[in-house]
Amino acid sequence: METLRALAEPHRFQIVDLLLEGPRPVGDMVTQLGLRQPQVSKHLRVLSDAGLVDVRVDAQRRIYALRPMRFQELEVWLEKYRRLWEGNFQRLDALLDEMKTDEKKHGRTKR
Amino acid sequence: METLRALAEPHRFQIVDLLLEGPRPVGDMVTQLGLRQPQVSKHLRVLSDAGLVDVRVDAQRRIYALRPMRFQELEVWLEKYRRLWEGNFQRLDALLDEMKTDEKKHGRTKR
DNA sequence: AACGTATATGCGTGTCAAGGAATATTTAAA
DNA sequence: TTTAAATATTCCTTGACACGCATATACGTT
Repeated sequence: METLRALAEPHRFQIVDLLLEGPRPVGDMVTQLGLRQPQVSKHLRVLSDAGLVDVRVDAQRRIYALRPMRFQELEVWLEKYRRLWEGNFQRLDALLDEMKTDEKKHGRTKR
Repeated sequence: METLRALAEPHRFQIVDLLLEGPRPVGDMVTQLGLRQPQVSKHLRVLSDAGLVDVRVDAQRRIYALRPMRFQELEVWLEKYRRLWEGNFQRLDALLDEMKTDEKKHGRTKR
């Protein structure tokens, strides 16, 4: 998922977390994050290509803001994993275990 | 977040999605994904180091299974972003806009 | 003990992407 | 129309890492 690749970079992760507080021009992020301007612009480019942010032009400044969709998609994907901690999972573990020991004890028990 | 870095790699993403169907030995994944065994082992190492999976030894085989915690953490993080699509957000956008035009029109309106 | 099976690890290589510095681009202001 | 401010882009270098191949390790079987 391209979303993950974009978010995996620590600085981009920071940028996104910053933008959660609201839309911001590039310069703001530069000072807040202590990065160099070109680097921030590049990261924003990646985030933009990944559909995580969009830009609004305001004179010389570009105001970047988060775009919900990709985050929403991420949550949808993650929902599949919720059953991991909502019990009744990993029961298959024991199941596979039985199948294996069965084979060992009586050889090919199935079919 | 290390979790994201681990998941960002496409093959590891596939592996995790495979493990969602239940714990599996390495060989299974090798055939299912069409990757070479050493590569799968390496990816599993990364996933393991990231806390996303754990191993259970079964004779020569190693049964890998998903570990809930990191996914849970990911969801907690993602929850902060839910307000993005649950309305009443990006209102700050307009707010900043006003501040800016205010300054232009009358200069320093605040304080 | 020897061999086979399943998995892990080490090493060399190529690729890709992040950082740095310089420069281009855009728009406002004088 | 020159200058300044804000941001984007280009080129270069370097480090990380995914892959392939070979090999090591662990365990079971004969």
